[in-house]
Amino acid sequence: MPRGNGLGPPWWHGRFRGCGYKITLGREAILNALIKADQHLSAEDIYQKVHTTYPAIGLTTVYRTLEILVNMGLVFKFDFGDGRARYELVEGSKKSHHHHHLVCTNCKRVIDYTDFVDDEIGLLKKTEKGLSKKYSFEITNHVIQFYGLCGQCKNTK
Amino acid sequence: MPRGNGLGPPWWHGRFRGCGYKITLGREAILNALIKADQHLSAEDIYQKVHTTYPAIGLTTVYRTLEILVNMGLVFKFDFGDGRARYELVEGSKKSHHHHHLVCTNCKRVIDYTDFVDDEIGLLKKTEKGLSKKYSFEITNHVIQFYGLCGQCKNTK
DNA sequence: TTTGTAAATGGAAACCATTTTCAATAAGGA
DNA sequence: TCCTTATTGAAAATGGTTTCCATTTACAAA
Ligand SMILES: [Mn+2]
Ligand SMILES: [Mn+2]
Ligand SMILES: [Zn+2]
Ligand SMILES: [Zn+2]
Repeated sequence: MPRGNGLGPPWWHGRFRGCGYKITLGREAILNALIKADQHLSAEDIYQKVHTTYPAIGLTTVYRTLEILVNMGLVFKFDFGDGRARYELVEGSKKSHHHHHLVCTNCKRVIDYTDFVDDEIGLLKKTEKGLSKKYSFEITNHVIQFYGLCGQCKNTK
Repeated sequence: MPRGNGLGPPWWHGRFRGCGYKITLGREAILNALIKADQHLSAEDIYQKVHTTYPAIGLTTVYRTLEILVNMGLVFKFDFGDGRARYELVEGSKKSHHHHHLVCTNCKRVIDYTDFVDDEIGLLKKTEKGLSKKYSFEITNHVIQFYGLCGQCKNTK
């Protein structure tokens, strides 16, 4: 559950300053857009949303801020294969939990799912251990995505 | 094991014609580049290779042919996060088996691995069944990739 | 073999998400 | 309030991929 429900300063200010970054209106607005979002936003999506309440924002700043957030580990960056990156607040920053994605190759819809995630985590742990030993490869991240047709697109075909 | 070891026409000619495509020198050269390759090639990589034996080739044709091959299911298209797509002959077209990838985020090296693939397949089957039922999502493809530091880059840090 | 026709081709231009450049601005410690 | 330096936005650059279009080619039919 996020703190800062209208009372003190937003929960991420401390972490932001701790990394030596300044708090600016643009960054504030971008974070809020990500916090309010219930979907996976592109840089352009975020730019549009922020632009309505803070017209001075530049797309460049959106890209730069997102890069910082990704490097700080506050935001995930995804590639769903449509040529533009998508951004999503990391679990713990929101109500969300660890999840993976179903991507419809037809309508580009993306479904979050948490089913079987425990099983997946178990396998991943085991795999990571084995692979890091065999290839002395240090795994820091993983991607699991399913591609196919969503219910609606399946029926339309 | 691929057929056509110097005797009849290449194994993929039939499938190609079956889809209504014509056999051309360019397509022949591109397929051969993929067959001979032991790594994951970008469009530019393929263009360079083909260009040495068939200078008339155009990069455009490489892209067009790759798209056909991907749609026909003869070639996989991957995104390892470095801004350019990589292509790899599908299992069965070569000696290769079903495998997944370890991607070094530092040197961009990609390691094929088959370890734990059986376990993974088991989980995937289960997951696919559950997800297709719950979300009526028809899964046609999946991506499992691990990101991190390869042995060499780990030591250099 | 010759011919007809649609498919295929290459080069140049367009596309488009993202990055770089740079002069102006603003955050925040002193 | 003042100073320093990070941050910013606009415009230009970048670079992989796609589109355009006039020319060439594969190959089936004659
Ligand atoms: Mn998600
Ligand atoms: Mn591979
Ligand atoms: Zn769909
Ligand atoms: Zn490496």
